[in-house]
Amino acid sequence: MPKFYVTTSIPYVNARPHIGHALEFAQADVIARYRKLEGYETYLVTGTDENSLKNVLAAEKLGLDTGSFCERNSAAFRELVDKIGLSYDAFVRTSVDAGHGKVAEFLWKSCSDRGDIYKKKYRGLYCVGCELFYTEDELDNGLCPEHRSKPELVEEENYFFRLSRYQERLAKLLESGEMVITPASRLSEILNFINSGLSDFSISRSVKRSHGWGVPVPGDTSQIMYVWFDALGSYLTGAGFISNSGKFERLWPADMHVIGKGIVRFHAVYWPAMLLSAGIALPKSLFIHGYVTVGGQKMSKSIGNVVDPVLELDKYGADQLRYYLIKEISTFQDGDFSEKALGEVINNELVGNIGNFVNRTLTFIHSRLGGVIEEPRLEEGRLLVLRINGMVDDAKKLMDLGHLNLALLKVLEISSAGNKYFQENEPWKLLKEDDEAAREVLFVCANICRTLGILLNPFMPYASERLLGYLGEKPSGFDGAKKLVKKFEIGSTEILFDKVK
RNA sequence: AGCGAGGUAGGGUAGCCUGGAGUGCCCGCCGGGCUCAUAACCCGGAGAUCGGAGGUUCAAAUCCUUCCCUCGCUACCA
Repeated sequence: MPKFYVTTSIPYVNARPHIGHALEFAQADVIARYRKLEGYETYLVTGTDENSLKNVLAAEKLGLDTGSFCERNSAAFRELVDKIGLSYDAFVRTSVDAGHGKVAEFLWKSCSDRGDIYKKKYRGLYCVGCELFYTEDELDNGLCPEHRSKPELVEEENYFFRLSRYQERLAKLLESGEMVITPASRLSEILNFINSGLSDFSISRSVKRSHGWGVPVPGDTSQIMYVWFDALGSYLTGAGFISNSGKFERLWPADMHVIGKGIVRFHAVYWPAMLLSAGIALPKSLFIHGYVTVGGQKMSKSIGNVVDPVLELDKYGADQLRYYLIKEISTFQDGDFSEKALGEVINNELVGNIGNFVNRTLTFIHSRLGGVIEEPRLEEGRLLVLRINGMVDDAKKLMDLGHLNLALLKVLEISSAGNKYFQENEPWKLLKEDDEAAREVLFVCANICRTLGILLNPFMPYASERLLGYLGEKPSGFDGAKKLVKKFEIGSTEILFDKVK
């Protein structure tokens, strides 16, 4: 059985999850569930990035110790992934997972042994209030944007990674497709960046500046690892690196990292360079999504338009929110979220189109045909079946290309075709004159319901399970959705989606 | 400033790579039909100089040039 190891990025826990995190979880999960249906042994890793100075500062503000602050906020992310139905196999918490520090340490040592880590004096503009370094661009008239104070020029020794050494190899492996970047537009972006020249980057902070929070640099008690070796290493930790070599052998390299557009550089440049240095195989692909705007604006605390996905999940349901995020937001571009649009999509597409087709088909068979439908002689229905099968092929192709939104649109098209067929053939009338003809219509519709149940499985796993359960069927690969099942026994059923008032 | 992404009917989106009648989808609007179904569904219709201007071509939303507008990133944002 081929394997498919996919990761989400691990979010910082210095704030609560927002709807954008939900988008990434939904996308990663749809991909994982699809691969699983297609026969892959899938493994999905998510988690939280907790070893950052921001967390220390945020905790201090709230008068908490950093550990409990991380605990609390990590729990909020775990609540989100659980409620949205993310089918994760491991949830890595970088500040508490016993094996994680060892992974980061091993990665560091491997790069160090290769001669890619060195100590250098670092000079920067440091704001004492923020306890952060700023670049000149980030300053407002030379002042800290937060504290309106003049930052001091601070000099400190840090460890650096020799990224410059990997410029050519990185360009080559991205150009050759050894590491695939989807969508391709991001590839040119990254190649431009690489070809404009790579500088070595800082990979540690003094214990003092990091408040002692994080993974210590091996062999130097005065330094703490900065985010890179720590957070990116979580992809190795989740796969059992060091802690479970059998599992790691099986899972690594990662087949896909699902990430947002803001962290492409770190995943397409820093990360592969670190792995090249450490002699570890590279991930096979990056899947890069856009961001969610709310009411047409970027989410921000100052605007006060940050959407809490857990509230939406509680109010509307996991399938519903997943459907909205996948279909309404273009997979590789930015898209907008609004509760109004969510309600409209639920009523018009889930209730009105898919739910209605399933419901009218199943209740008709149950109440008018005694709940049993068997394969009749197929006349015109055969043509529709062929057309639907073509759409299944289309959906599969779109899934393989990563166009999740278009694939879901295709599924909706199948449901529409079913509704249209039902309406045009008027089985409620046929039943009075030609029982056999009515049965043909319902037989085809029941099979379309099964097709929908399978195709919807990655997107809306809960509704899919219920629908397939009504039909006495199980999820399968997309090709299996083209099969005609000869006989269905339909009992009493309930509606799949509730209308939003 | 550099790099990137977008600009397709009132709104949203697909199509663009691999040119072939503005082709499709969702919402909204207008009209009709139907009644199996969560008063839903089905059909029909109005509505677009495919951001502007050039160019290549028998043919351009699609390729090229240029300009305008919006957004993102520019070294720890999902």
